[in-house]
Amino acid sequence: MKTNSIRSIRRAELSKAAFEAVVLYGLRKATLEKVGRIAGVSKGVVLHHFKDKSSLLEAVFRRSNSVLSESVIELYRHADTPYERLWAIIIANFFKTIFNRKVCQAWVSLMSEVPHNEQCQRVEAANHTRIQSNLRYALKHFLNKTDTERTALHLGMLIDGIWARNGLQSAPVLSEKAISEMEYAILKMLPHDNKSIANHQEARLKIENIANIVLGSKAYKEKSF
Amino acid sequence: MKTNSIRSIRRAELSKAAFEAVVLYGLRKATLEKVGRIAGVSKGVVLHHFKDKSSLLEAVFRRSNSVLSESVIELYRHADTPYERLWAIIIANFFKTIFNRKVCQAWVSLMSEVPHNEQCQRVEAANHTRIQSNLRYALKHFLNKTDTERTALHLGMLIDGIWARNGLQSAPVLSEKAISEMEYAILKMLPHDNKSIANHQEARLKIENIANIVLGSKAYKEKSF
DNA sequence: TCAATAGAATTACCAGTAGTCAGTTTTTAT
DNA sequence: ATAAAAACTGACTACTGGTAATTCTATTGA
Repeated sequence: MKTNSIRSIRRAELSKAAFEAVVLYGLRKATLEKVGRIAGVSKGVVLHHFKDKSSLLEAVFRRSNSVLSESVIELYRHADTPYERLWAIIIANFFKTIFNRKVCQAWVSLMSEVPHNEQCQRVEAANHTRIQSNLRYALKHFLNKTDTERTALHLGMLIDGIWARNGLQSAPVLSEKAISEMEYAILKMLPHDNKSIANHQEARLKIENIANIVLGSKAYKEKSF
Repeated sequence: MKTNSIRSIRRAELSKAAFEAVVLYGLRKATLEKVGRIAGVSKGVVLHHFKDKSSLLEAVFRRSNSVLSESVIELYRHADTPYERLWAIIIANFFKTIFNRKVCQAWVSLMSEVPHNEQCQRVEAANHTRIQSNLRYALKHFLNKTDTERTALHLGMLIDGIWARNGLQSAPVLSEKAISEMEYAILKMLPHDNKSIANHQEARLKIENIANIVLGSKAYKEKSF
């Protein structure tokens, strides 16, 4: 349907504009009129496509989560070994085009919508489940069942923690710093001998190269923030 | 001055009420009138004591940080060994009276104020520095300088991550679960033999007992949330 | 003791802000 | 071509943050 498509295009434009407004003004001061102004339409249009501000923010939240998760999926597709899968998750989460202060600030702002917005809670729950499942699948080749479970949770929270830090702190966290932080954690959590460390480094380099090509591509960037 | 003291009492009451409002309605819907109603006064009074909403939220943010940090300080006072200091930090951060879903939800909500509120940024920076310093001081007996640095950051982000999870997730995170998560991390990060594990368990028990007495006391609770 | 005064609280008010609704234009399907 | 449906507009309401003028209350100093 064309009508349906127009609607979904508008909704996409508007949630992008709303994200922009949150970046610029923060959640509390991102008004519907500012969102409209950024999108080049009147406030009324915003409310024509979203029943209220909460549902607009839900769309923004959903969108930013999917931008991130799509980059994970994209890299995951090219990962052939458990090490590569692990690195795909990490590199995708901290790739330069995505992991920057502005985006992290907006992410932190949007977090605050979750506790009192049931839809956001569902999105967040689904997202968390997916990341955990990805991590478990990558980790289970190295660890027993309970350790896999704990380590997946641990690494997941570390990813969130680094994102939060980058949003809260005045000095930005560099992409390389974040990745090296994750690497340090992995080395501590996973059993390792010389051979596995070599595999691990090799996997990292491979995924980094793929990331530069795939996530750095023009086609990908325009889907991004 | 009595007048000054009245003012500071009012400010404390009002920021407590504002915290309550954020718990009940979320940041976006915690209006000044609701804050006033909770405190049993009119909206005007709120603005008489705080120049605007941002500075009210700053006070709320400052207050919730200090409630938490005071419990750390309180336990820290009773810690005599590095292990005990480490446990003091962990137990204080996840003690039952403080670490519950409502408080964590409010904490997550308040986070979103940070990126666009310079004062909150300063409070958050100071807070982060303090926690890092506590952690470093506890860890430096087990690790070399660079490992101390990394591990302190790592554990700090893990604490934040668990708090965030408890605020975002619909099912609450239990205090014991959070603490056992931290314990697992510590066991992975710190070098350990049988003797150190024994010390470590002993330290944990001691601090837990002290926490039940000190943080569980009536005098302490009324200072709390 | 009691006027002066500073600060606490209330009130009326203003400029936005979310959200509704009735009505108009544009698009789509037949 | 035209009827139906969807996109859009603008005016309106109720509420919110913030200001300012006003009233109330308590201390203080002569």
